[in-house]
Amino acid sequence: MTATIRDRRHTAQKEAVRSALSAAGGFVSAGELHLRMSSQGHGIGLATVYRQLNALAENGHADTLLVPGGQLFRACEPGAHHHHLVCESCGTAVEIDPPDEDWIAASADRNGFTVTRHLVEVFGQCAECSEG
Amino acid sequence: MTATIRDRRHTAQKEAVRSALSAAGGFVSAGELHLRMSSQGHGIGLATVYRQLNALAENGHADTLLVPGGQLFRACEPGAHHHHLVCESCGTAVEIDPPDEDWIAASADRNGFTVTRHLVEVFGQCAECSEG
DNA sequence: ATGCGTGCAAACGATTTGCAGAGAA
DNA sequence: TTCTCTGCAAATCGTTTGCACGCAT
Repeated sequence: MTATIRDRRHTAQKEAVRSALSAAGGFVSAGELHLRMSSQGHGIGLATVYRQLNALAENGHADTLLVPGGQLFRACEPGAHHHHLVCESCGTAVEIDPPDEDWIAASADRNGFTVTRHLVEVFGQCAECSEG
Repeated sequence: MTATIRDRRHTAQKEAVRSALSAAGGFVSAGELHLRMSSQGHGIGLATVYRQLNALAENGHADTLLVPGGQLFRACEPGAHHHHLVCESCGTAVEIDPPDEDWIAASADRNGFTVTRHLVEVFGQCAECSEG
């Protein structure tokens, strides 16, 4: 039984998570976000961070990325297309232009697939991290 | 201390895992592979399945896909490019033609990124699953 | 007053690892 | 013989959930 948040009530924690996620700038894990919030005085529970993060992801206000070791979250605009350039060193993520969606559709057609979603992630080092 | 397999010794279990993975055809979880092997009489340990699967992935003989719920493995040729069309119903995966790699390089350049790897996964329903 | 969201701790499920024994080289 | 791989069980680790209480509505 998934105990998802119904998102009917406005709470301090919800705002705190939302703003902390935006402030993070890139992809962060739930645990790390909780850590940052805690060290800034917010006495929020880890479970609540998870619940709010999942709620944000469901509502389209955050997108997620699965990596070995867990799930990462990042603030985003609802409806945004999830194509990123992710820095493996600092976690910064940059939205990139829509790729050749026609190519995807064509490949799917050719194989008799009906596409429901697609994901493109490009990993590397951002300008700052590749210096020095 | 990661206790990775050094892959110096030829064992029955190694062969068993390799062939079971090939036989699976699509992406399978370690647990499911272990289950299939067990029900076919192979008395192999789950830990060994994990160890061999990870070894295969490291050597490039298997590629992996992270999904909510765990990691999936699939047999592949070393050096293969990891672009798939994955059926969300039956797990079948089809290799798709290389995408517009130039587009990726261009986007990266534009943002000052150095690309180390990229990942493209397209999810949907395969022909069989979308019928009836 | 009503009942949703929170916090804590316990529960979970996937994956990893310590250790002693089996088997390949 | 020597040293790697296996198997089992226990340990990890990220994440989810049960429950009682506080607070938004």
